[in-house]
Amino acid sequence: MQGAQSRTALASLTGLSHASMTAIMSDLLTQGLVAEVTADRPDGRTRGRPATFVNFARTAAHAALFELDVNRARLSLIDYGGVLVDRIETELTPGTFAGIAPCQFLSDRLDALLARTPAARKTLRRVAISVQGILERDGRGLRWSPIQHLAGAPFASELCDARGLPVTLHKRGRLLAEGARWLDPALHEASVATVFVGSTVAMGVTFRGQIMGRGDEGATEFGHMNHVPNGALCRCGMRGCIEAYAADYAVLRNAYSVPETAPPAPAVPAQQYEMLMQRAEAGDRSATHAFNLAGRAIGFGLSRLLAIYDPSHILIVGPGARALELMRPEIDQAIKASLVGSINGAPHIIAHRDETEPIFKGLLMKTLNDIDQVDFAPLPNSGRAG
Amino acid sequence: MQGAQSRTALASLTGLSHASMTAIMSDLLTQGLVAEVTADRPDGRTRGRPATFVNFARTAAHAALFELDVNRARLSLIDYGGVLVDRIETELTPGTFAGIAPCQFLSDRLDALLARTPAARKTLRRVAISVQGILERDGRGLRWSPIQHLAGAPFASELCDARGLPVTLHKRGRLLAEGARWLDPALHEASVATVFVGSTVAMGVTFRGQIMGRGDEGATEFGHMNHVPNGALCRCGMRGCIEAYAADYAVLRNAYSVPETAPPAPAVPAQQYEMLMQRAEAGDRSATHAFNLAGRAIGFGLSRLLAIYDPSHILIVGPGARALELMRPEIDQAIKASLVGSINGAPHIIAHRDETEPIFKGLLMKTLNDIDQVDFAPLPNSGRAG
DNA sequence: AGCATTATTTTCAATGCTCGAAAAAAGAAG
DNA sequence: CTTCTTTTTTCGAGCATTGAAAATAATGCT
Repeated sequence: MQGAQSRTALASLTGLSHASMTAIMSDLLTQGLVAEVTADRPDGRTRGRPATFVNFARTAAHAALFELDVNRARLSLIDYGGVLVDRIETELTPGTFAGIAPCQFLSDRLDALLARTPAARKTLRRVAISVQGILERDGRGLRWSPIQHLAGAPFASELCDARGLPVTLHKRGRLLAEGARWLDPALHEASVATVFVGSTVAMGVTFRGQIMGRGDEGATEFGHMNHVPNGALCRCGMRGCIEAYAADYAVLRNAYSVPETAPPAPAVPAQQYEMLMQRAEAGDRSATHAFNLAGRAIGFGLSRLLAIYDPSHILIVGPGARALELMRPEIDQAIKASLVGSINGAPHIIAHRDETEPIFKGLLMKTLNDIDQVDFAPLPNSGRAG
Repeated sequence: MQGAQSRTALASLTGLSHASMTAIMSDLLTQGLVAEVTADRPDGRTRGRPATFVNFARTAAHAALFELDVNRARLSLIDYGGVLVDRIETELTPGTFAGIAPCQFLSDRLDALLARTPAARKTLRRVAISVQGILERDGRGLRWSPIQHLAGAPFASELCDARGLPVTLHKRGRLLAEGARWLDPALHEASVATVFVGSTVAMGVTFRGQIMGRGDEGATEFGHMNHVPNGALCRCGMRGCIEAYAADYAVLRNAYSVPETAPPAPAVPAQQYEMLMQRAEAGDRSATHAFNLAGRAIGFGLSRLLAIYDPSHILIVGPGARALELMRPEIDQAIKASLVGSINGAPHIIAHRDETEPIFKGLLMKTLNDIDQVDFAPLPNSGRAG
């Protein structure tokens, strides 16, 4: 569902009858969850009774969305209509969470945000946090994360207790999958593997438009799937992970012939990675070699993925998406060398450079859905289905 | 659901009220789909009104189930109660389907079966076939199969046309998953990967007790997941597949130091495989080496699987299940070397030697379900849920 | 202005599934 | 023969949903 819709449109969209739609909307109107929009339609008038559009009542609820990245924290305030109200960004360094407890850090940001929009304080319903790493099974914290000093303390439940609000952790890979569905209508009902290539390598998957599981499922540890036994040293401490060949630090390491057992660089500046791509595009041997190795790792990873799960589309996002063409020959070759790839053919591989958009969209849609499903639970079905 | 149940038991099992259960059962009784069972209860009488048990009416429908294997074809006649009525077995050789078209072969078996139970002819509702290989997307035939000369012709739809019955193909790996759920109640709601190790290597997966997808999905091509790029020659024609290290022919090849690029043996006698295991258990170097290679291939395959999908249980079935202890050190080591394996811990790995039982059970339950869902479609919910 | 046309929205009675409570049924225990 | 216990059925009510008809609110034409 997108924006304001007439009752008739909603009826045909949901498959319900007009009668039901009237009843449901009347319910939701009295509960203040939706509002009639009397916006003047800019398009030429048509015959017939004009439609009255309804939309989610923006002030019915608010949510705070954190996106925690290796080098940046972004906090967004959104309303029940899915509109971005305000946003705060903070730089992160590897030492940030050594100096301040994650819970405190998040709580401070939240106060700063609410100070700028005091009206949202009353209707703030939940806090959702996008993180990288492996979640605790109970969702209260992280077992491991590439963000230094973030794993360990159950900061989600601490923040929950401190603020009296539901706080949920969301694995970035899963949000990628969720967001990809919403950003491209063609992917909404498809089986899509969305791969992030950048400072890490992550993947979220959808299956016929559905995301499996509740917690961090739907995300995979694709980046830490083994590529070569006992191979290159990965940021996670294991050896031979795909990430250890395809993440930015790995390409850098290989381009400069640093031994693959050397510890990964904590962070690679965007310009440096960009420069490597340009050198590779210009034909520089060591750079192309590094991207070939990256493509080979991703290619064999995808070929192994295909043996288990056969998506119709593969979406590459993140800084590495720009290097897709550099890696594509190796990717294609690896897929072609597998039974499924050679029989079913390779899936469509699409590059979409910006990864923040799908992550934010995914976090937003997931959180709005949680508000509908959990906070407004015993109500007739609202659900932003589509 | 298992066997005859009282209405009260069904009510609490399904969560419906007694009133609804009475109504539903009365519907199903008049439609002849269930029958009241007046069997004398062998257990000691208790106080209160005695329960009247209801069960599926066995004569309401019949189904013919084919299990096509590399060296054997088995045809079973089952009734709506899930009871095995009759069974015919036929040896297969690599040349069988060169001599007779698959459709004709199946039709002949079916005639032989129905000749012995003519009463079933009228109530025969569908034919279900368990196959190995990769199905056509439309489910009419196979794109590729380890069973010689089976791929190519759309024999499922040919048989459907010839007999005027719905004929469905089911990938063996998927049935393994379905069957494993039903055979062990502990696995019924779990996430299970069921791995067949024998003449091939196959895998079916369930996710929280659900099997994904409609057609051949839920099955994987685990056996043809790449293990080593450009590695050992597999029966599928590709190189480096897990199967090319872990199937019986691969262990044989490695135990006798045949080059791994040598063409796979078309079939390995059970005794020969058994003898290899005994030699390995006795400490024979070349035999243990071969099983180590097999364990390593399966172990890295599982470790790569874990990066995408994290089952609570892994079930090993088939002839290779007996060799699990020979392979387990390498399997454990490979899993321990992966991030997910080391953080979440290795899943429970269980060996269950007989694979025909879960395959048959899976085929049976799936087919009964199809009869409920498709043939008896516009009825109130029957569904053998549980 | 008045009437026909058109599309949206609401009203209304009916359907179908479900439930809780009460009643009926069928035997065991005393 | 009565009391007790458990299963099963009956009954009336609740609820979401529906199709058809009515009401509504505009435009287009004479």
